[in-house]
Amino acid sequence: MQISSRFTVALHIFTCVDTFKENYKVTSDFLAASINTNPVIIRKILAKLKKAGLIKVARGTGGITLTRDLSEISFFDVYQAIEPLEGGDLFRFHEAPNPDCPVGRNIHALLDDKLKAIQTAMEDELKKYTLADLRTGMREILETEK
Amino acid sequence: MQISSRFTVALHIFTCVDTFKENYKVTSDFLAASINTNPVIIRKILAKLKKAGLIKVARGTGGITLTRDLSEISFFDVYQAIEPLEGGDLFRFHEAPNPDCPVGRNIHALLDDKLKAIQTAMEDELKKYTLADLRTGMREILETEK
DNA sequence: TTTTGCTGTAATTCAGATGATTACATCAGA
DNA sequence: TCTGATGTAATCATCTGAATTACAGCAAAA
Repeated sequence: MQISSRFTVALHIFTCVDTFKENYKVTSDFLAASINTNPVIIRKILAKLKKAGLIKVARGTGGITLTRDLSEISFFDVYQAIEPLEGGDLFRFHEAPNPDCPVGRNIHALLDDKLKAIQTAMEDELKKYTLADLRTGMREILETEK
Repeated sequence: MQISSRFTVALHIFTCVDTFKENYKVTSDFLAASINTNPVIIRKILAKLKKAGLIKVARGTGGITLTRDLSEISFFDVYQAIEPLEGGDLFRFHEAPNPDCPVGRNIHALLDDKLKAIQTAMEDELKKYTLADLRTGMREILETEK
């Protein structure tokens, strides 16, 4: 199964905030227009980012501010804020292997550490990128676009 | 979103086949009992593994045989056989970013390579494990169980 | 103080995926 | 020809993702 587009939407949001915060009032409607989705979807994602302590949202007046430096927020932070994995496990395990079968009662002992290693490899790569990379990357792109 | 339990079920199947093929007739009913699910679920997964060329299934009489050596089938091979990712992308992207927005029309250029790198990190780790690891691992566990 | 524009959130809807199950046609060997 | 398998269609319940409507609450400007 694919990872929900909420993650790329969140990265899109951060890029917009950084790119436009000087010249525009970045509201959920503004973001919804750039991302081409519904403002409520945006607000729900903003609520998760807020709950994770990555941003603050100004009630009433509108506007989004980060709580840390761009370089202090990694893709992994965003991913964790957005995707609440059940038990923190990327791989879903079949619920009830048969304990009366030698393989069934030991399949977790056999697989758990390997699945975890695979998940960790992905998460470690997620930690390599930060929102600062989004800023510099987008600025480069916009520069060459002129 | 979590990765479907079909993947761990498939690994469970391979472990059972290797562990029991000498002393039992390993049918979809047999496997369903060990995994504690429905035989039809098993057959559907077997069909995918067969289509991917990893196994052969004896019609009528029953029985599963691998087409290659255990060490020649990696977790990644199994994963690819089981999980048909749309376009091969682990991360789903929001469908229609606004091309009239500077960020919207460049968000793919900004993110695609990074998302791909993260996916590749996970896939490379999947390639590190093979069914041979399952054999040796399970044999060790069963040895200490005595 | 009232208006305006925004956020927060509940409720609904629709589509698609997952997993379980029944039913049955088909096949191969005893 | 029986028996025990696989192959597969069809159905169902449940869950999740994404979109949408509706409205209460808040803060600042008029």
